Amino acid sequence: MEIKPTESELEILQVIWKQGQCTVRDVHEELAKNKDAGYTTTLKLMQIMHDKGLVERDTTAKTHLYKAVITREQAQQTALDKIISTVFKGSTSDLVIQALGHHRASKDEIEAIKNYLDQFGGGMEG
Amino acid sequence: MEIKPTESELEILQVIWKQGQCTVRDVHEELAKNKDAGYTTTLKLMQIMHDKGLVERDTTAKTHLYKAVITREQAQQTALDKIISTVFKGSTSDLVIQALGHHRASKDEIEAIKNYLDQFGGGMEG
DNA sequence: ATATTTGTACGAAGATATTCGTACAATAAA
DNA sequence: TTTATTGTACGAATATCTTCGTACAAATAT
Repeated sequence: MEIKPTESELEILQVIWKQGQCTVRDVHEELAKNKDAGYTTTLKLMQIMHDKGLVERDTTAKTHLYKAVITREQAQQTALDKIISTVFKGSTSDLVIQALGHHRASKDEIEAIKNYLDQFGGGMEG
Repeated sequence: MEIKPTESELEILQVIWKQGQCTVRDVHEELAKNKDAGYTTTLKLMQIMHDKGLVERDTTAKTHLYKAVITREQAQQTALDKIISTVFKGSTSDLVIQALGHHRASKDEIEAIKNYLDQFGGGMEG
């Protein structure tokens, strides 16, 4: 079955994805920049994530090292699947258009997307 | 502050958005097609949604009529904002590319998106 | 008129997620 | 060696979400 990270778990995964491998303290310091929760809160969450199989850890040394088991891409996909079905009536293009409309991608980003689209769609006027 | 509908609230909102105006029974019957929860569960949820200001209701008649206060577009936006920041590192184009890559939009959808992009991006080589 | 159905209100149990305190081991500093 | 620091484990309090039972009013059917 699909493992769906919670809100807090996702915050933690972000840090791990960015740094590759983390101690609880690494994660905690990073989170502390934006919110303030106690150290043991982060610890507990990461232990729970381990129980759930979201992260694995190396317990050789006293200070454990955590790695993500699910990739960012998997989490992205899960998140997309969910909102496409819950708020976008199953329509991917609705999502894309809404995303582009409100988040004003930069010109470069738009170019990147166009190039990407050309892979399947083929040039429209050439 | 932003009101963020929960999972179950979203299921209910979907029905209301589709039908425009609903009784609790309307919503319940619709939900019953996919899951089985008791009628009072749906009722309670809708009452809570009313407390939160997610829906408004006409209590003139015995059977109340519910309408959505937040639009589907607002919910879409909230959902997008959240996942873009939590799993897409703030990158809209990452989201778009991931969405298109895995959900294989149809040719028409791709055309629609390209046309849409042309609005801002302008021709890339003109 | 009485019984059944259909509806709202709402307390409370159950499930899940979040937060923290405390206990205790190992390392580092005095 | 004693004290302070840094770490894990884990129980338990909160908070939030979900589900349901029961009470009771209004409408409908018998």
